[in-house]
Parts: sequence; C-alpha cells; structure tokens
Amino acid sequence: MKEFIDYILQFGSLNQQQLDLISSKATELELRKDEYFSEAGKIAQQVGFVLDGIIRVCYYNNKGEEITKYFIDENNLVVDLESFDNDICSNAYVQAITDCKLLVFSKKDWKELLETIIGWDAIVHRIISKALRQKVERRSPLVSEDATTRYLMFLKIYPNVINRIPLSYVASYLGITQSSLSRIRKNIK
Amino acid sequence: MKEFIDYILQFGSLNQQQLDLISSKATELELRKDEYFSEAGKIAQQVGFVLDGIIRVCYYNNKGEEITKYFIDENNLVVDLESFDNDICSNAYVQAITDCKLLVFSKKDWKELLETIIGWDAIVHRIISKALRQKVERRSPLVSEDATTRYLMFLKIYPNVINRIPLSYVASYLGITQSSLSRIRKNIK
DNA sequence: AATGCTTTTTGCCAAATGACAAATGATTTC
DNA sequence: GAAATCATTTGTCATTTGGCAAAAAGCATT
Repeated sequence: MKEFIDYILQFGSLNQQQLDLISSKATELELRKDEYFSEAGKIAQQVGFVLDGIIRVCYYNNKGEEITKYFIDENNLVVDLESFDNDICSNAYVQAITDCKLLVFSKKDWKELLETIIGWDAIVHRIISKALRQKVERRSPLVSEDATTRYLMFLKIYPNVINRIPLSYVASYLGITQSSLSRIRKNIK
Repeated sequence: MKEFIDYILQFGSLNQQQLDLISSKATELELRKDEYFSEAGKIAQQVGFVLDGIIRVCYYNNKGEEITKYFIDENNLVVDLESFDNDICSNAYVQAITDCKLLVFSKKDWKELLETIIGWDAIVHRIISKALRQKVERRSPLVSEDATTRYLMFLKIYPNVINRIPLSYVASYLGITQSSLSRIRKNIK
C-alpha cells in the first residue's frame, strides 16, 4: 500500500484522512501468468496498480496479428481507460505476463472517491495525462527507426522487463519478427 | 472565429458572455509556408487554432534525420504543450507547411482565461486529453505495419492532407524513405 | 516559351527484414 | 529423470526497403 500512496503523492498532496479513505477502498488481487485483467469485448470494471509483476496491453490487427501496445511494470496504474470511462466494450486485452500482485479499485468505489475527495480528480488527471504522454513518447518514435535501434530504445525504456517476459512479446511490441529480434540480440552482445 | 467556438462547444458548454471573453483575447496570425509557429530551443509562448492550412511538428533524431511527429490541419489546436505548460525549452519545431491562418492566444491571456472562466479548464483538459489519445492512436500502430499499410493508414487519418504537402514530409511521418513511398503510390493507383 | 528551382519518379544494387522450417535449449509435468 | 511442452536460435531463401544518383515532371518567374 505504501507504494501506491507514494505514487499518488508524486502528483499532488492529500491529507492522511483522504489517504486512508482511498486505502480503505483498495483490495488486493493476484493474477497468474497469462490471466487477463480485462478483455476485449468486455467493459473494464476496475482500476489497478501494479505492486509486482508485468502486464501487457495487446490487440489483434486486421491481419490477425497480435500486437503488444505497451507494457506496465511495477508501480504503475493499469486501466483500460477508454472502456472504463465511457462504459464501452474494449478492443484490447490487458494480460498478466508474469504472476502479478495488484491493488484494485472497483468502478463504483473509484467514482465515489472522485466525487468525495477534493483534489483527487486533479491528481488522477495528472496521472492519466502523464501516462498518455508516455505512450506517445515511447512507441511512436519507433516508427522512424530500424529494428536494432528499436530494440535498444526498448531496453532503455523498460530496463527491468527484458529478462522476465517472452521474446515474442517484445517483438510484437517493436513491430519486428521474433527471429529478427533473436538475431539482433546476438549481434549486440 | 465561429469555427473556434464550435470547436470548443464540442467539449463542454459556456454561456455567451464567456465565449465573448474568450473571443476577445484571440488575435489572427498568418504564417507563410515554411515559417515556424514555435521552435526547438525556445519556450512556446502561444496557443493556436488552425483556421486554414496545415502545420507539422517535427524534430531531429540522433542520426540527424528529420522526423515528422504529426500533422495538424484545419479546426485543431496547435500548441507545444510540454514547453508551454512547463516553461521549458522545446525540442520540436512547429512549422507551417502551407500558408496558414491561425487564431492565437498569448500565454498570459490563456492563463487568465483559465483562472477566470469557470469550467474552461475542464474543457481544455478534455481537448488536450483527446489530442493526446489521438496521437497514440494514430502513429503508434504504424510500428507494426509494412510501408504500404502505413501509407493507407495515413490516407484514412489525414484525408485532406496528401495533395497539399510535399511527399517527403509524409515519408518522414511514416518512417519510410521518399522513394519507397513514391514506388508504393505507383503500385496502389 | 525559356530558365531555374523544387518535387517526384525511376534505375540499380545492397542491406535489412520476413517467412518458414528445423534444431536447439529451457521448463514443466508426471 | 524422461517425456512433453514451450521458447529461442539458426538456416535458407524471398521480399521489402534503403541508399544513391540521375532523369523526369511540376511550378514559378521572367
């Protein structure tokens, strides 16, 4: 829980009472490797915070290829925002790719907190904005780079991820094939 | 001006008095093809709204290649947000790539409006969030696609742009060379 | 219409990446 | 610890894309 409080307080201040109220709504959730946090075709019902483990968000393009949009590792929020906010079906899978431990908030509790705690929605706004900006900054620049550079950029952005997840997921994030990535790694070492 | 009011009102409601106040702070700005709206190394000082013309945002990667991050066409906001909000030097050029007509707000006026008009900051929040989401949705998916598909995706996203700007800018947006793009176009027709 | 300037297309070849299959290595299960 | 399963590496070849330079096309100015 401390991790989550520290995380929040990076984006604004809240008093102890407010923090306690937020804490009281959080429950722990464990996900096994390969389990889904939320799924395409369903409406996202919860907000999570990754205490331990790695999550990925992926979808299938119109050629049926599985594309990993991004990874979420420890001390980050995980929520399928478009679906959660607008109560619409998601088109993405949010999947644990290692065993994970999360804090979760139900949609009901989350909305109540937003209405109850003064300043909380401003903090959430900042958190979401930063997450969106990160998404732009992280994957878009890959478009202009060759496969080797993409891999090196990945290593910089997710330094704690590479040894914990299958190579194929990294390849599908970078937009290259698994065998290309394998060869690239051989050349770098 | 009407265009801008209509744009705003998509994101929330304001009364006539509030709209008038906003309008009173806007000035018109014309940019000739190739002129900059804001530049790398400087601090963004204004928010713009494109009435006519096309703008692009670009930067140079560490190989010195010019990369177009995105285009902004009519009836969209243009602002180097990171720089504008945090008063830090930008690393991107915001450039008119056709002759442009803009509405602009000075930073001072923009901030005053945010403090004065109830609900305006919520609207701005929504506008910015949508713009960020668009950026994620538009360029990131290109990573997973081959050059032809990238070009087709570009045509869908910016249907009014292709015939008005140099091919080289499109190529630098799609992460392919100009000659490849030229060949791809030949094959599609 | 001739001139210069910019943009786009094309040709040629090299390099990078993909597709597919097989081999190797790692991990889990019984 | 043998078998089965899954992940990674490697081989071979085809395809795509890049690099570079020249030609062609388009545009503006005179």
